Amino acid sequence: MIVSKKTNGVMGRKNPKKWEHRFREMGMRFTEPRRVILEVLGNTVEHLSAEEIYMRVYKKHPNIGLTTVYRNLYTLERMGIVTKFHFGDGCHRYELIEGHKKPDHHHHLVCTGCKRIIDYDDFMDEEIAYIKKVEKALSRKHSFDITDHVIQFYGLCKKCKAA
Amino acid sequence: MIVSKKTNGVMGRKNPKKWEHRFREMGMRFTEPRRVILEVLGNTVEHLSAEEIYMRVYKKHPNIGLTTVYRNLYTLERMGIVTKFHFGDGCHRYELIEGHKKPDHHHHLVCTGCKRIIDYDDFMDEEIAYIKKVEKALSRKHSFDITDHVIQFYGLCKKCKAA
DNA sequence: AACAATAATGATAATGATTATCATTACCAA
DNA sequence: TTGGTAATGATAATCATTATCATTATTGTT
Ligand SMILES: [Mn+2]
Ligand SMILES: [Mn+2]
Ligand SMILES: [Zn+2]
Ligand SMILES: [Zn+2]
Repeated sequence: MIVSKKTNGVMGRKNPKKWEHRFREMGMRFTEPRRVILEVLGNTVEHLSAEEIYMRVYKKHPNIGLTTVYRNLYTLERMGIVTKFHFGDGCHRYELIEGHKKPDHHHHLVCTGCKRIIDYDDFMDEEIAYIKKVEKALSRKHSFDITDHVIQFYGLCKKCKAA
Repeated sequence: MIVSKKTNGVMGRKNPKKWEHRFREMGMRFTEPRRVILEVLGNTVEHLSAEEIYMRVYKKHPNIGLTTVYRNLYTLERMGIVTKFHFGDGCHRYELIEGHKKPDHHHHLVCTGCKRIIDYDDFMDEEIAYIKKVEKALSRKHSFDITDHVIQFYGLCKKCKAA
């Protein structure tokens, strides 16, 4: 089963019924577990771990297994529908790339106290410009094909500062 | 055992004999395992995992245990001597903050093919300027105390592109 | 020097997240 | 229908990292 990355676009966004098409067009099936996992991811602003996704799935579909959640998160990742992050607590966290509840491309602010994660996409103009520049320079200098980046700021949120 | 972060400076750099002082001044002992771990970290440009560090330590000091390596990496991290990274393969990787073999403050270029990691510190001036700016804005907007950041570019290196 | 206090170690077992196996089920195409 | 394959779910296995705990090493003090 080979999955080509990035057939993205506006498709899928605000139109979850069309997820099905994404799967079908690559000869994959749009199963119940997949529908439900995407539903969970589409209805939160949080950055959930596999376990957390599983727990939410479990509430309405106790028959769906944790293994299936892991397996499909990996599938969704390869399809370019979901991204996986690591914020320094012991697990990976997943996020819909084109979710109604999320800014389209964004970076993260991570509280090392309460582990809360804030999406931000203001400053994006400068950021994008700057990143493009560095990417280009790095690509040339090291003959690297840059496809992605991670930018995270760590610190203490208001509450954690006080406490 | 409480360790305050950041007593950094030029100290220690190019002067490994002074690591001892760093420990002593906080009532800690500069033990053989610590000396050896720092030696390993000081003699490489790589970003080693705990296991890899342990293996190098093992060659000359087979009596030093993996547990001790983990424990001391944690200690060194809290002392601000070492930083821990996560590059997407399944483990944490460590790096001396003030190593002879490293640019002082730098960011990373990660090949998702061969997992090789390239340090870069050209563009650092711009990058720092940019980061300061974003940090300030984010700090204000979200009342966040930003203490650290992670900037990583992912892609394929020359070799992995070809293959 | 002998001693008590405690820092640090190392062997081992335990944990927690993720992955591999494999028999079973669901779906599609002929 | 029926055969072939995709996908699932229960279970066991892996791998990195931590927790325990008895032992050893170091330091400051009589
Ligand atoms: Mn996010
Ligand atoms: Mn580095
Ligand atoms: Zn917080
Ligand atoms: Zn490579």
